[in-house]
Amino acid sequence: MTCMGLHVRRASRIMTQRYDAAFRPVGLAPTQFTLLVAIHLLEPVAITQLAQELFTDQTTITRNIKLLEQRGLVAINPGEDRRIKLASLTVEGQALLEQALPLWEQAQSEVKQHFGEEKWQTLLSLLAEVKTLS
Amino acid sequence: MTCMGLHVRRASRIMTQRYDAAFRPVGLAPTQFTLLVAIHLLEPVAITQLAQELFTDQTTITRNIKLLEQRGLVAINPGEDRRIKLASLTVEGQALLEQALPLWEQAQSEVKQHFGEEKWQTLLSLLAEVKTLS
DNA sequence: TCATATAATATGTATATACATGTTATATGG
DNA sequence: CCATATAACATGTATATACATATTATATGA
Repeated sequence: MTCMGLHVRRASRIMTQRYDAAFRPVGLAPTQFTLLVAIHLLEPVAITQLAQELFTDQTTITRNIKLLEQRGLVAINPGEDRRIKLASLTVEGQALLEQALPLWEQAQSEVKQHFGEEKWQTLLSLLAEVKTLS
Repeated sequence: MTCMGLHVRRASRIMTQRYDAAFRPVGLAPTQFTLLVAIHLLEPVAITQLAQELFTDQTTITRNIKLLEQRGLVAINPGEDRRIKLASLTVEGQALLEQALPLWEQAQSEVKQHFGEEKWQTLLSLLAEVKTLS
């Protein structure tokens, strides 16, 4: 079968497991790492904006962020517009992110080496282009 | 951020939504469609074999297949080795699969057209190569 | 043959995901 | 200015996913 849906979902599962194993020492799932990085880059950032940046449903962000908040990694504060909730990293969140970054780099470089520079770049850019579907 | 994990997960989400919309008329999720096709091609097939073919955890297959069984689309029978459960399509499962196939082809051809033949093939083969990571 | 190892599947638990819908706060038209 | 529309976020519900572990049946070695 050459179903693109199957191929990309399967690749996602495999890749997710790979990164997941890398992050195990700090107890983060790949999704959580991504969310921490995104908050770090954009803070203070509203839930809706995170959803847009990550191409994820708003309700998914609400729930994923709640886990990080409960672990004390992320702080949520109301915006001036009181419908808005602004997320930022706590000191603990920053510390954990710094611990996680070398783990990410290690995993990333292993996968990169597996593919080789050219295929790696091609795959990245084609995956980025999938965004134009939505 | 050029994290491969993020890129492939995001692409997976977007692609999944695309196919999901296509299958809505027959009430199938993309994963369920894939499972029906795999069973159709391999029947009668054991849960472990399905897990291997689809690069999915055995416990995930057990649960996903249960939903299809409850809907009467898949029949489960014990193998000679009575640890083994063999899955095959019911008549209803075959009928639904036949309804779903044109929907899949339509979605598939739209996505293909979006990318163009060359990028499509490249993306498929690079995603297939991800399997060699595991 | 019987104790033990192994293989196939199931269950407990937890996260990720999205759709439909609800709630609350701001914006807007008359 | 108020009724209503809209925007931001939350909740209910359901599927997908995997790890750790349990259960049960077969295989294997002494």
